[in-house]
Amino acid sequence: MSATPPPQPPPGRVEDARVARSRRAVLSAGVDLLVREGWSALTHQRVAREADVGRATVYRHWPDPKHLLIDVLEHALAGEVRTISHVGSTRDDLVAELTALAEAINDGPTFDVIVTLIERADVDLELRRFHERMTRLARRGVWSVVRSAIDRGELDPELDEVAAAAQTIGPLFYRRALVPRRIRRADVETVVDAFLDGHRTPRER
Amino acid sequence: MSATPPPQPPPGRVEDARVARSRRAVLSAGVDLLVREGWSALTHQRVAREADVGRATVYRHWPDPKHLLIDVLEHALAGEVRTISHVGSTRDDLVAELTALAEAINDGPTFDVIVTLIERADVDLELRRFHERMTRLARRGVWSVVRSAIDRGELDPELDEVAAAAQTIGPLFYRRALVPRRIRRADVETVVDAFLDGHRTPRER
DNA sequence: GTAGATCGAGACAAGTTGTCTCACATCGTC
DNA sequence: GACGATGTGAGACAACTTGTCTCGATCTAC
Repeated sequence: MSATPPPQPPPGRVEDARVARSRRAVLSAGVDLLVREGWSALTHQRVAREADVGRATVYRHWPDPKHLLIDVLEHALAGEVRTISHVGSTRDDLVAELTALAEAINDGPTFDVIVTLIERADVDLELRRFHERMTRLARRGVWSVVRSAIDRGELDPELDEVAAAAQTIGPLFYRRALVPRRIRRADVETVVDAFLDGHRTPRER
Repeated sequence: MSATPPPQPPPGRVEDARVARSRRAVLSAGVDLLVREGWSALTHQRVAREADVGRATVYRHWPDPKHLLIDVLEHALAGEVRTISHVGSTRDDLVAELTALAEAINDGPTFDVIVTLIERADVDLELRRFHERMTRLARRGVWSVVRSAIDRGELDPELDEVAAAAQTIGPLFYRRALVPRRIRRADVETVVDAFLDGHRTPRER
């Protein structure tokens, strides 16, 4: 999980309680800063002050600012990944998936993480890989519902994973990022209904 | 257009040619930097070096880093705003609108500007207003086509401007920002067809 | 041609970054 | 509970950045 080798928990031993405490304090403070001021505020100095931790300590654990950023982003996402159970109709399952996603985007630090990754992905290769890993994960839930629906003959078999995500997650993300406004339940339902109507199986175009 | 009062072109007189040259050099260099390294590279120092201009000159024209950023963003968008003529079917007009948008997002600095605005909008009020102004402008083209279609009875009158934009621009933006991949012509057509199929008038839901 | 403005270069203080060292507190183990 | 080992905070330090100023040289508009 950690992106920095230096203070690696020694192979066979338990992590020192002091190390754990410092890391936790720094990462939590980092997430707060990320949400309040954006990724550019994640300097060793700011984070150390915010976490009430020595500046040298932050440098010890994360000699490289980029890996500090990456670890903060990962920490911000920890616990935000939920698994949605699919039991109802295609519509209900899709609404459930997208509602969970919308809630994460509305309230937690998830949106700030995504935006940071988009902004830095074009500049840094390592962040780009992280970015792709995250969004692939986000697509998975939607795709499993859509694939089932395709298998059952409810949806156009031409649909691929990216297209399905683009037309469901895309509109929700647009609302949060470009309007910008919180995503409401009605927005999710509108998106799902339009998506399902737009991709019914026996297309008579 | 300029966001900085200090070196304002004197009310009744022409702008000094030296001033115009400096501003042009700095803003062009700024756009290059923005595309290559992101908004955080837009410091007075970096921009001055890049533009081959004295550091004091940059401070003279833009005492505040934020207004330097805003002017660079505006300069990056100058000339990117095109007006699309609507003459064909709803589908053709929508495809034309979204193709123009996709091209801007694919190639120019437009995408970097948008991403910068999204990232900073949550932090700075002035950039947030700029952001909203820009995206409202981007919605206009799509909405004029959709509104006409609604008036002609082709599309669901329940559609509003934000929903229409979310379900057309949203998926395209998703592809560029979250996949991330260039937007192809086929992507635009898929989005338009799904959108039109998903919002036909006499809905029998 | 000239008065007035902009320019680049550089000085300067204040702050930041990255690296060290050292005294001290805390840890896991015996 | 005492021990050696290790992480911690404070601070010193050089190199760099930021923001402000002043200066002489150059260019512009009239």
